[in-house]
Amino acid sequence: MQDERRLAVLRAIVEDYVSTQEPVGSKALVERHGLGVSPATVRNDMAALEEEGLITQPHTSAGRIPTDKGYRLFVDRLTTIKPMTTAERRAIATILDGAVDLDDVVQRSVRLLAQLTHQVAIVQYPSLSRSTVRHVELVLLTPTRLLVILILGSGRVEQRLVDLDVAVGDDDVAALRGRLAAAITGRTIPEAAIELAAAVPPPDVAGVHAAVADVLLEALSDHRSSERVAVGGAANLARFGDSFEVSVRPLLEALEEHVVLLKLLGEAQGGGMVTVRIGHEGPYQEFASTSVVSTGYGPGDAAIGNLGVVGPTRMDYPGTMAAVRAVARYVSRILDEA
Amino acid sequence: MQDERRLAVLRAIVEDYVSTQEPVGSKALVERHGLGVSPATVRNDMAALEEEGLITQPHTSAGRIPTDKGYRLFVDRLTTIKPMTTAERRAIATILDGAVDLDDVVQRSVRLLAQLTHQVAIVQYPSLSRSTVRHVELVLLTPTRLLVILILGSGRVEQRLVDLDVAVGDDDVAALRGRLAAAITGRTIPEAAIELAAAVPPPDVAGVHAAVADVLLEALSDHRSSERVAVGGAANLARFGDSFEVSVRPLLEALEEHVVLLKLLGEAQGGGMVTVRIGHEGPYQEFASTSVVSTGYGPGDAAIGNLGVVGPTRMDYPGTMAAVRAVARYVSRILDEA
DNA sequence: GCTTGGCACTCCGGGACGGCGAGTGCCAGC
DNA sequence: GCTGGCACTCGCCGTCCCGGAGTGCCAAGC
Repeated sequence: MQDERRLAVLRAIVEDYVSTQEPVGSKALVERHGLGVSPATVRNDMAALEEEGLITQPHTSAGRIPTDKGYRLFVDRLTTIKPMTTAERRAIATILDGAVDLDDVVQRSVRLLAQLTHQVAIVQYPSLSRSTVRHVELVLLTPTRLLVILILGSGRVEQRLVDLDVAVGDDDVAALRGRLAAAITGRTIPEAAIELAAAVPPPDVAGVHAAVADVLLEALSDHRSSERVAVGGAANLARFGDSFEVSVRPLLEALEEHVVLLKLLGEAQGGGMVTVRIGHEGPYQEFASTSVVSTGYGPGDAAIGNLGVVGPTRMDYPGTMAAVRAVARYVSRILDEA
Repeated sequence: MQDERRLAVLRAIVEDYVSTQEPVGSKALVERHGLGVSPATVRNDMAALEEEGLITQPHTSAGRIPTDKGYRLFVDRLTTIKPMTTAERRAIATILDGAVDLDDVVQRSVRLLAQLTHQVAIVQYPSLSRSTVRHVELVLLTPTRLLVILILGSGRVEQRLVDLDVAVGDDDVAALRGRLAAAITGRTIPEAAIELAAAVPPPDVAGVHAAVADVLLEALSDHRSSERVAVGGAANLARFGDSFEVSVRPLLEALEEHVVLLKLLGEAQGGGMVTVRIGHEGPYQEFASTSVVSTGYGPGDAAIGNLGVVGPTRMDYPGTMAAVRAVARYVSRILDEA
């Protein structure tokens, strides 16, 4: 009974604080929400909530603000992802349906997500290691320089330059192309790499074969070169009312470190689950006052990439989660069609 | 005589203000620079300089700061681009020589430039319209979907998806590939587009021919899709001691508007000239307190792209210009070799 | 046993005030 | 034309003070 009201108080505190960005006091609380009790009662509840570590006060005789733990409880038990309006759904569909290729899908998604959430959006390109090879093409630029072009099932096109030790001719390339295509088309990249390593090449083009296999292996294993991300909405960092140096700056720096961003997004999760990482729960202490809302996307339940937003812990979780989920769904649908 | 000293005073004011970021007074000026005259004399000179609109004071009884006009005079007549140290040159060479392909060159350049100047760096990819076609490749993804891959002399690889009205077979594609290659290899894209438009295709693949020609035309004419830029060093925006909202925010927003960035970089200029756009001289009023230092790069005197930095008007122009010029030279050299 | 009104207490924020220091403009003298 | 001197202007900063919002606690009431 009282427990229920306490949770209602917590919810009210979170909602008020998110919208006003100011510590919320007992009186304002009963006025803005119809709690049906007096401020004094709310104060007692607040004391209990503070005892449990769910809220805190910045300084004596100020209102309360939620702690990370408080947000966590709020997200887990006190709220549901609020569905998007049909107008919003339609807008998302319209914008994303206009995309002409994968690059375009990613660019539009990241912009859209930033606009919907008013936060910094991050979209990972479909992971190389989870995509199948749809087509492989070799282009001989010079006798010792080969361009390998991989076209993946997700629509992603990846190119790599290979410098060869020996000069090769067009015939060699044609032969290699045929053998490559037979070996790896339709397979995932990890499978393809194994296949290639196992294949015994004709001695005359062994060097080329090995070089190309190396490139594929590297494309798979080297996170820096194989996992790409797009970022958008950096201007929304201004919404951090917080101090520039402590909050905005590290984030601004991280936005150029794609490895960091990938780590922030976390591991892809299938099943349409939206992951919320609140403040200190994340892997970096510098981001103690930022939360990450992310989810996987991809055909069916198999996530082939992640997308999400990063913003202040003080954010509108239900709305943000809804936007992230909605965009991920539409992206999945589009990739499915392609 | 007095004129000379006045200019020396202006130079001293610019240098001091750039390094301290605070209005500089007459007394500090004679102390830090060996001007050989008394503060009172300097004050007279300052009054004259202010009369000419070269310096101004934020409020009565504060020191002076340079105006845009003052910076302009400083850049044009009071300073020379200070050459990089050999250590710096070596560092630039080492970093850029490690690049494996054009993307890598651009990424490294933008990072390098941001680090050298401690400002926001912008590097434009080699302009499509000024590059020659080295190779063209067609890949039939589905019977009605064709991937056109252009490899340009600059090393840039561009891909476009073409949706066809009619289904085509491998033979058609092979034929088209041959004709395309003959028609456009070695030509610039504008030339290639003209050539394609003029060519009379065999009637059976006329539709495909037209579609591909359209894509090439669009690649040339549509700035948004054909001109790409890379941005780096956004974290250096923190160096704007200025107010966040008025200076940093619009820039942060612009960094995602590549069209705006291209306009900021300006038209490519050959001949190794470094262009400096100071404050209000630029095309956007929002950037009244930012300057752009840019230059063209490319083999010989023919600029095929621009690069530069954008920062507060209060910046170290000689050093920044030197860094921009040095990076442009090395990028040009690398593109020349490739 | 909760809930409530009352009350004293704390502390932040903002405005007023004043001294300090940096810097200027002007003037008379060299 | 340069210089030293001098009065003046202001921004900056620390202090002080007050109002207001909010709290914690307690005693009374349902």
